[in-house]
Amino acid sequence: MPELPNVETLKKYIGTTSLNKKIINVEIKNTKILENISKEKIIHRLKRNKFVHTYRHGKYIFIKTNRATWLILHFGMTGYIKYFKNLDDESSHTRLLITFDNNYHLAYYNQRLFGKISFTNNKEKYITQKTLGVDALNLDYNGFKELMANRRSKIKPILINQQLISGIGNIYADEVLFQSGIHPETKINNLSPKKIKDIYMNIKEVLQIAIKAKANPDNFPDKFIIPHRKRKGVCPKGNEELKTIKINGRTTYFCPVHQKLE
DNA sequence: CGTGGCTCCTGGCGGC
DNA sequence: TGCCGCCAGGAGCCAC
Repeated sequence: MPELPNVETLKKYIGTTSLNKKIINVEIKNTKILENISKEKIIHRLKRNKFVHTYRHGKYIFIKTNRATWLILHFGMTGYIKYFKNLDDESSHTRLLITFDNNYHLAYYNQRLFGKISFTNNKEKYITQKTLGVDALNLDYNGFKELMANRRSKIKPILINQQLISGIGNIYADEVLFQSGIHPETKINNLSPKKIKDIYMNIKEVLQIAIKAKANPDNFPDKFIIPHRKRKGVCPKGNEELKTIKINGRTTYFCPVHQKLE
């Protein structure tokens, strides 16, 4: 699930549901998702406090408490968030369950346990220690050109490298390259300045459109490849069947007609 | 630096 | 139907 548009949607969801409410209970249902913090400490730092602000960097959500510390949520492949009243709505994949004084709950689900829950007093320091690159929405054109300079790797692994640009994952990288008409295995040093600019513009456009659609592919424009990114999927610009290849172990969908390797 | 393999997990689905 | 292997929107680590 969670690449930048999904995470941004979850961030806004937390912002509209869970701020400025007293936390009366905190349950950690699986300690595997905890990163460098004990169950007891998380409970201690949250209970009887409130969330006051949300922030996102790449695929991470930071939730500030009234004690000026930040709860950090990372989602891995299968994480998401839900705010609800009836505990019957809770799933077996709940890893963190927060209860507010209005008796509503905020649950962090994560089926595959690849996500992480953490805490920090200093989010900038956390971002630095994780060596995360600039958030994709804050990336400027000159910065992007610098990232592309003197590189010889295939374009796709660079787009999903969180150390360089934070927020783009396997799915949205495919979308950006499809919109740019570029084969995902194209070597960066073979890309013209015009193509570099196309990629940059499409990063912005794809992410912004996806955020407006609340990261729900059902709401995506017809020209997007993401809704077709499945077995036997066809190119939205024509009707040719999409191809899949593995790039650094990640399944990559592309159109063999509109994304030719030059 | 770039690439590829392995690992952490759980669960759904295609294929036989 | 039953079972098995493969695959999944992430990412760290290691070897070459």
